Amino acid sequence: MERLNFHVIEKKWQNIFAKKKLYNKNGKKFYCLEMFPYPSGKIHMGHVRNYTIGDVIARFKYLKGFNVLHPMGWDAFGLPAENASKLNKLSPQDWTDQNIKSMKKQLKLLGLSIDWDLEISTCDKDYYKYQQELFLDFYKHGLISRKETYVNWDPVENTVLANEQVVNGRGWRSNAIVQRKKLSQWFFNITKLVEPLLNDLKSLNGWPEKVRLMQKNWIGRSFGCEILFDIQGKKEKIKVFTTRPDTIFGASFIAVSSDHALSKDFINNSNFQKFKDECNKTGTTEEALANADKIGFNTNLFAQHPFLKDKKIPIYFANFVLMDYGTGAIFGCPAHDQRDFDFAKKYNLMIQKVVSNNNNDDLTEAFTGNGQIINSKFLNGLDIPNAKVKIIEEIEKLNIGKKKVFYRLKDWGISRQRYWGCPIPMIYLEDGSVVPVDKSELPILLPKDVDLKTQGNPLDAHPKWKNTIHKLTGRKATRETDTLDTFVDSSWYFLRFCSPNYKKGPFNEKEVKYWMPVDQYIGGIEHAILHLLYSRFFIKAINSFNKNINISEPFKSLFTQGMVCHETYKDEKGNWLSPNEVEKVSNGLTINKINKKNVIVGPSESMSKSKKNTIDPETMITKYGADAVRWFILSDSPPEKDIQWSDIGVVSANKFLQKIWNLVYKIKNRKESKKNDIVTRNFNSEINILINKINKSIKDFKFNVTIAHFYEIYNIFNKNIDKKIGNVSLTSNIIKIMKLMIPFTPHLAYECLEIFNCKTADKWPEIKNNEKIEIKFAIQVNGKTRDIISIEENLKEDEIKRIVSGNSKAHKFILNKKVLKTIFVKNKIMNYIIKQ
RNA sequence: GGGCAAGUGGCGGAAUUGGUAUACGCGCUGGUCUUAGAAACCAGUGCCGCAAGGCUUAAGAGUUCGAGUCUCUUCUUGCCCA
Repeated sequence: MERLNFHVIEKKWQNIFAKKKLYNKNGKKFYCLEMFPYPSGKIHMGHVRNYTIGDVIARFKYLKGFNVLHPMGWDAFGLPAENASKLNKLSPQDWTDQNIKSMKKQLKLLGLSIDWDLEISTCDKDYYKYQQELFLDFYKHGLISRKETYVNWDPVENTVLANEQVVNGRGWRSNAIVQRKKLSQWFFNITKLVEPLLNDLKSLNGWPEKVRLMQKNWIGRSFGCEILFDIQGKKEKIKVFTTRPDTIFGASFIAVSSDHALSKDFINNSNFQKFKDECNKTGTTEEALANADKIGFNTNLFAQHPFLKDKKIPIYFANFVLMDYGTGAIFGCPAHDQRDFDFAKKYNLMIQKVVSNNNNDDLTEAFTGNGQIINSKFLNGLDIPNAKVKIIEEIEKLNIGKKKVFYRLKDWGISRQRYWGCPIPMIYLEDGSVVPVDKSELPILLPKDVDLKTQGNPLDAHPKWKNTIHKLTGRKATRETDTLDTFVDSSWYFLRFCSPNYKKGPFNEKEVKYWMPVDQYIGGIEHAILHLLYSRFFIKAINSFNKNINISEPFKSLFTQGMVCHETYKDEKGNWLSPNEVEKVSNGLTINKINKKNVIVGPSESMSKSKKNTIDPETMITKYGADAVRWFILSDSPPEKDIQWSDIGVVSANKFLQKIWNLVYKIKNRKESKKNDIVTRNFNSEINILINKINKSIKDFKFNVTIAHFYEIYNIFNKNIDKKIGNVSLTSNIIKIMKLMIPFTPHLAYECLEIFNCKTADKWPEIKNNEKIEIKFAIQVNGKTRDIISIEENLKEDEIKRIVSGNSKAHKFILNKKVLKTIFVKNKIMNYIIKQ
């Protein structure tokens, strides 16, 4: 038996891969991109999965003759670098550089086909210089504005927190109660492009339906109208937004947010203040609002119904109406909205049905389905869509409101009070005016001599950096000390990859025109909304002022891979234990390796440092080889689903690759055998069927199925190697199989091809379909399979019938029975319908 | 609360999209080899049955010559909703 020394061959081929690129100058372009990593210092299994999938696609396309761009870079700005440098005295720059170096080394161990000449890092001045340039372009074209908004302010950290950094109303790190603070911030005007962002989703056929739907819901287009209601005894009116104006005749109350302008009359009312505090506890997510107890505060004011003269509608403050959604006021139609229904039940308000649900019973819950409008004067008899059109016409005619399209999507706040990010190229003059920095002054470099231990933003505490001169007028100025959200960095990196060393701007238009859009983008589902939406916005924004680009979407196809999971372990005190601290013992129990005590085995969850259920890829690669790790991570589950990491799985992957290695040697050293044409033909035919299946499963991203086919192929070789087949046939077939394995286990496959002295290793094998193929064919009687026969492909119905009546297990089921008819499906089934 | 998926052996999962259900792998059982174990190799492995055969894709109904796949009802699980 030949022992496979994967350490030797992997090192050998990685040196070759380092110089070898995937360019086929004459081929069609193919841009294969995986989401670039944050340089945390070590790769994790999620990276292994992501980049292995990408590598399979890139290598496959290359072997098929495409001109493949397969770059890699680093999403290198962000808070962890600042936190780390406070702990270990390394500057964020040095910490990041160090991490990049070690992660790059680890990635190379995987044998990826990356063109490292294209490497970029977002914290590199040569990258963020052009980001600042893009910022100025966006600013010039009205795509950036400065607005006051409420932010989550952490009073201990002295910084703004993102929503996901607020846990139960407290800062995730400081644990301080987060304050709502009004702050002036920079925004990308993403809402200016909301229509194309929504409409172009339809064209993204290569995206998972799920992601398109998530983006659509995030954008949240709703069409309805605004209606002005008179308030009795007051001059001001209430402007209400509704998506259901068709239910206006069922309105039985008006609910406004506790932040609504009306609240100023209640400022000194302590009961109202108590109510308002209660509202703030409710939370603002849709889920929280839907599930919360609906509570209200009666204003004792009444609004005039616009179409029913004698109908007066009570006005309440309510906890389920938010000021920053719509106009902060709604009219409640309890019969047809569940929240309104709950509210009406609580405060004994009228529940008037205006859409028929075809029965006369009292409603026990809101009816939100379609139906005929009733009890609504001129709307009666219409269905909902038509009633909507009609009522809006009437409202506009009376001049008490207008049709309105509302979006859930808000502008993108990009200011961060942090050091380790891209400086925003804007300055403030002494008169308070804000002006852009001149392009010739870029890049605005981050200063190196900062004190990260200061409270708040270190740039703000750095007068030498902060104070500057306005180049145009020579006047004194101060720099913007906020830096850009790191999502900005990742919104255009795929453009920079097309010409990473270009010095005249963010990208070389010619190169971008050639390579873009990304043909296949691969990454985690967690970026389904923000990163992908922001990148789409960037492309559309650039497109709006640079007519030379003419690309409307950045990513033609998207694949979102599942997470890598592992069981979790806890000791009796509830402390997490890592997989290498525990041991499975024979009686099915799991024990602590050190103290031999029982361990509580928790559910399998996505690998995370906090639960200590991570497996280190480098250890696995050293132990079992990169090819085995790649093979396992692709083999056990469909790529879009979560996968369970299993050490046994990698061990068996390694064993299988060893078997392949032995098979190759066996064939190489095989003594020539007598040839039997039928055996040879069947062997070739079985292999060819599987090669076709492999091609299909790769195209469908079903790599677990591809791998199952490789196992089948091995079994076929193993079954036939001692039979009467010529060495030529075995050799030519194993060479084909090794070529097919290149995308999956590149080191092993190239090594085997070298053993056979194959000169066409980089060409995907195409099979000729002119040989007759044996197939399995099912004989059914009344829909039940009674026999499976082997036949030549494309046999006709009467030929099958002859076989069945001659020599088939199915024959006895139709013997002496009246056959009413037969159903024949070529190459699949024949079904005899008989009288019972 | 709403939206979207999905439920197939002991486990991970296949099934050419309405045409052979349980491919392939793991695990398990038996065997060969070995002092023994590991490894390797061979055979078996959905359930009932000696067999012929019958049953089986969360549960129930429907459409069809034929349903894991389509339709309806119910149950369960997962994901998303700044």
